[in-house]
This record gives sequence, structure tokens and C-alpha cells, in this order.
Amino acid sequence: MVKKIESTEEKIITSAKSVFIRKGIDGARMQEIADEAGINKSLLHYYFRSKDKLFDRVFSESFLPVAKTISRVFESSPDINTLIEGFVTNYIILLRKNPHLPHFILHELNRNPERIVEQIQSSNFNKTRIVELLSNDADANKLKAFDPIHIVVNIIALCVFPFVAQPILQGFLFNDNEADFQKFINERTQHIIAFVKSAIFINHS
Amino acid sequence: MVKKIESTEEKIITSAKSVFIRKGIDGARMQEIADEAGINKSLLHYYFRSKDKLFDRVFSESFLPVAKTISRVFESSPDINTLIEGFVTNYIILLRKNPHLPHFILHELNRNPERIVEQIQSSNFNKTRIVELLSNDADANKLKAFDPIHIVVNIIALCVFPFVAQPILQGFLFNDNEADFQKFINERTQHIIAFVKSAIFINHS
DNA sequence: AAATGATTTAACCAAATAGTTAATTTAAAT
DNA sequence: ATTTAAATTAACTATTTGGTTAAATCATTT
Repeated sequence: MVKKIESTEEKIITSAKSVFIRKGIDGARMQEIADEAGINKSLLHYYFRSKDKLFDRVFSESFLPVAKTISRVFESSPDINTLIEGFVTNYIILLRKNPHLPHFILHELNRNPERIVEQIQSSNFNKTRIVELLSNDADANKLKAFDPIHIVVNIIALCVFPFVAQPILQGFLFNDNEADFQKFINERTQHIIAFVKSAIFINHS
Repeated sequence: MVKKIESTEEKIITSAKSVFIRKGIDGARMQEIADEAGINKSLLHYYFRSKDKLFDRVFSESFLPVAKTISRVFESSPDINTLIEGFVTNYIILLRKNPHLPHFILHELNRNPERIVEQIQSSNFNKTRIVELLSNDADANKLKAFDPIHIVVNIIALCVFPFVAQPILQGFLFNDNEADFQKFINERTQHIIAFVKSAIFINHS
């Protein structure tokens, strides 16, 4: 393990990510970000002018990897089976590494939908791809006649929701036992793949 | 339509709900709540001592109806088909009336998970009910061997996610066209019911 | 080592905001 | 009508907080 020396700017970004993702832009305090980075608060403004600018940077750096991961799988899957398996597998891996990311993104998106517009432009997500894949297989009579858009939303929902709703699921379903929740998450990839395939394929075993 | 005279307390609650749900506790301003209620800011403190206390009241009043709706359907459904149909139908109706409610609840839950503990106690949600129902039908060999807990989470996820993610779905999938999104939501109840049944029943048509 | 520019800090400022107080108005009771 | 209590308001306070400034320190160049 190489001991990497973090530059001040990197320390700020790291700390700002942590605080913004946990508390949201309104709940975050510049002083807390500075404290967590172990630097003087003025340095935040020296490097990033304002809270808003710092936040924009954090949001970009958080959102882009997600968009990239999704995009990559969608582009590179030759058929619907590969797409489902690849998407769910990679997405859950990403979410397990960043469990608070979806809530952060959804929250700031709800508060300020405009902010996302540029982000969407810069990520080259191609929604027609899944429609193509689904249409092909549908023609071959292997698929039930579900609207592809609903299927896309379903797959994303099944992956993302448990992470967004962790506290409520843990409280309601797992008697506040975090280990049980983690076990649930560990089973999740295989379950979603099986569940979705079972739903959309005709004569699925 | 009876013109009901709202008491000051009711006016405050109504306005506080609106502001807190839109902006979260950190983003909300007591002055804005007072303005929207058409009263002096001091009255907020006169009736509810502090922002936190006012928020607690709003959160309870928002959360309980959701828990009640879910609970009622779970209790009253004699079989798994009725449960799925009843749950999805009633839950989507509730969400369409209060589209920002899930995001509000999930956000404040993430910020302050402890706050929910009392709420959970007071709602008498019985998670074993669906396990019973699913076990019955599973014994009768009508159901595939999915873990009931995952199925519960799936159904809730499929209902709630589109509302939490409205801005991102609208942006990514519907080219920022709200009408298309609403059309999507209108189809959602029937789609989820068909999708879930197709996934879990053996030989589902 | 002197000079120069970049980085960092402590002290400060101004605006925003939750909460308080004391006076005023309204409503109810006698 | 007078008294009393509740409801409402305007003005104020204390604190938090994003942002600024000017001085100090560190690093680099000459």
C-alpha cells in the first residue's frame, strides 16, 4: 500500500464529499469540512471561492462515475441477458462502495433539478440501446410484452432503493440489525437478476 | 364543499408541511413557514416552541398515514394476489397525492435515523404477514422460490422509486417532458402488478 | 540570502436566522 | 363595563455561518 501524500485540494475534496454526502448542501458547514480536512476554513475559499462552487465540484465528481458505469454497461452488452447481469452486478458493486451516494444525488436533484442538466449532457447515456435489445428479443418471441422503459426503471429501482431506504428497511424488516441488512445486500445481486429474468422471459425456468 | 375555517395551529401545520417537505429541515426557514401561513413568526414559537419540535410534529403527521396505508393492506389481504394488487394500487394512489413525501421521509430518515424509532413502534406493521401468505402459496407449488423479504422490498421499490427519482427519470428518459412522465406514472400500477406476478408465479400467463 | 510568489492562518465582517421579550389586540368571563 | 387570559405583533437579541482581509509562513527562483 503506497502512502500517498494528499494535496490540500485533494484533502478538501475528500472531506467535502464526506460532509456533503452525509448532510446535503444545506446541512453541511464549511467549518466542518475544514475541520475534517484538518485545514483552515479560509483555504476552502482560497481553492474553491464559494460553498456553491465547492459543492458543484463534489457533485460532478460523485455523479459522473455513476453515469459512466451505467453508460458503459449499456453500450457494451450484446444482448439483454448480458445487459441485465452486467448492469446489476456492476451497479451493486458501485453502490456497496458508495452506499450514501444515491440518496445524495437524489436529494440534491430534488432540491435543484437544474444543476443536473449539464451533467446529463456530458454523460453520453443512450437510452435507445436497451429498447433495441428488448425489441430484438421480443421479435424472437422470447420476451413478454412489457414496455422497455418500465423495465429499465424497474432494474434501477431494484438496485438503488435498498441503499436509499437502508434506515427504514433496517428498522422495519431487520429489527435494526445491521448484519442482517448486509446479508440482504449480499444476496441482492443474484436475486435481482433472477427476479427480472423470471418476470420478462417467457418459459423462464 | 364546506368552507372550513383553519385554526392558527392548523395553518401553521399546513404551511410547515409544505415547506419542510419541499426543502427539508435544514433548507426550511421559519420565516418562510410563517409567511406561507400568513402569520407572525413569533406565533410559530408560541405554538410549537422550536423548529425541531415543529418539525417532529410535521414528520409524524406525514409518516403515519403511509405506515397506516401499508399496514392496512397487509393485514386485510387474504391471499398474495390480493395483497399485491391492493398494496400497489393503494400505495400509488397515496404517492400520487403526495409525490414529494417519500423523498422527504427518506431524507430525514437518513439524516436522523433515531427519529423514526418511536414512529415504528406506534405503527403496527406486521412483516410476518406477507411471509405467511407467500409460504402458503409456495407450499401449493404456485410460487417460485424467492425470498419473501426480497419480494416485499421489490414491490415497495418499484412503487416508490419513480417518485423519489422523478427529476432524474424525467431528465434522462423523458427528455424533460413532464407529461410523458405523468403518462408513465399512470401506467405504473398495472405494470408493477403484472411484472411482479410474472416474476413470482409459476406458469403465469 | 534576498526577492518573489504561492500557501496558510487568525481575526474579523456582514448577513441570515432561530429564538425572545414586551407591548398590543382580541376574546371570554364576571 | 371591567377584568382576565389568550392570541398576535413588532422590535430586538444572540448565534451561526459564509465569506473577506491582511498578515505570516513556506517554497522557489535568482
